[in-house]
Amino acid sequence: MNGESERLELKADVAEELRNRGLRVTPQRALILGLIRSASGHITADDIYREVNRLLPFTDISTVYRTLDLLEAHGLVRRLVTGQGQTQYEWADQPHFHLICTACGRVNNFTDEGLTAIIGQVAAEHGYRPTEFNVNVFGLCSECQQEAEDAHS
Amino acid sequence: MNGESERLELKADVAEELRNRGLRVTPQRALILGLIRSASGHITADDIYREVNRLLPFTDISTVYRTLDLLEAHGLVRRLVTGQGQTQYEWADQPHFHLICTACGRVNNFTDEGLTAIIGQVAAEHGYRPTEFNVNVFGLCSECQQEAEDAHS
DNA sequence: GTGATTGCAAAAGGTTTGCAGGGAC
DNA sequence: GTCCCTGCAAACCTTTTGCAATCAC
Repeated sequence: MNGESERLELKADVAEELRNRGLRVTPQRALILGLIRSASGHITADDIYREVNRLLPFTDISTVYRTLDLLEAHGLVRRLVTGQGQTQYEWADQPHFHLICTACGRVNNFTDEGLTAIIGQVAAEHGYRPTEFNVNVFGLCSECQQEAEDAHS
Repeated sequence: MNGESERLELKADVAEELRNRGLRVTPQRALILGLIRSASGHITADDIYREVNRLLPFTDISTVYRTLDLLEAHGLVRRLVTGQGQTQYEWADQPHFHLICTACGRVNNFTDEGLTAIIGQVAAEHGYRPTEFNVNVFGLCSECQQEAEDAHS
C-alpha cells in the first residue's frame, strides 16, 4: 500500500468525475469531493472546512458550502438533514437507510432488502411510482444506551 | 355542525391533554397544541407564530419554540426535519410514512404494520433503541403519472 | 404564595450572499 | 481573453438563552 499514490489516484479520479459533469476543476472542489468520497461515513460542512484548511489554507467556509451545493445538484453528494445541529454530507454511492443517534449524533448506514421491497410495494399500492426514498430512524445507539444506564446506577 | 362548540370542545380536550401529562395549562400552550392538532398536515413554527398572534397578540416566537419543545418532549407533537428551510411539526397521533409527489408536491400519509415492524427489527439488529423514524418516499402520484402519459400522447 | 411560564431583547449557530480580485479553460 | 470561482466580510434566518415581570396552581 502506498498512501501517496492512492491519494494521487483519488485526485485524478475525482477531477474526472467533475469534468464528466461539465464542472471546472479547482483544487478546492477536487479536495472537497475527495474528502467526502474517502470519508467512511458522514461528514459535516465544518469537518470539511477544517480538513480542507489543513491542506489548502485560507479556504473559506462559504466555498465549502457553495461546493457542497454544487456537488449535490450534480448528484455527486447526498445531503442528510438530521435535525441534530449541522447537516451531514455523504458520497452518493448507493441508496441506504440511516440510524441516527439522538444523543451523540452518530449516523449509521444500513441496507435491508426486505425494507426496500416493502417500500416499493406500499408505494405501488398507493399508486405511486417511487423514484427515491429516505428512511431515517432516530433513537439511541448502543453506546449511548449504555451510558444512560451507567448514569442511573 | 357548530364551529364554535367544536372549538370549545377542542380547547377543553387540549387542556386535558396537557393536564394529563402534568403540564400547566396556559392559553399559549392550549392554543398552540390546538393549532397543531387541527392542522390537517404539517405546520412550521412560523405558521404557528403568526396564527397564535392573531388570537393572542404579543405572543413571542420564543414561546412558540419553547412550547413546541415541551410538547415534543411529552410526545404530543412530532418534529419533521425536511431540510427545506424550517422544521415542520405535526400532531403525534400514530406513526406514519410520507409519500411525496415530486411533480405536484402533494404529501400522502400512510401506515403499514409490516414496514413498522421491519424498521424496529432492523434497528434492534444494530443495537439501536428507536424512538422515532421517518420514511419519505419520493415519486409520482397516480394523477401526475396520468398527466405525464397524457402529455406524451 | 411559590415556582413555572411568559415577553422582550439579545445572541448563537449554521448557512447564504455581494463583491472585487484571481484562476481555469 | 472570458467567464467562472474564490476569499472576505457582512448579512440572513431560524432557533436559543438570560432576565425580570406575570400567571397557574
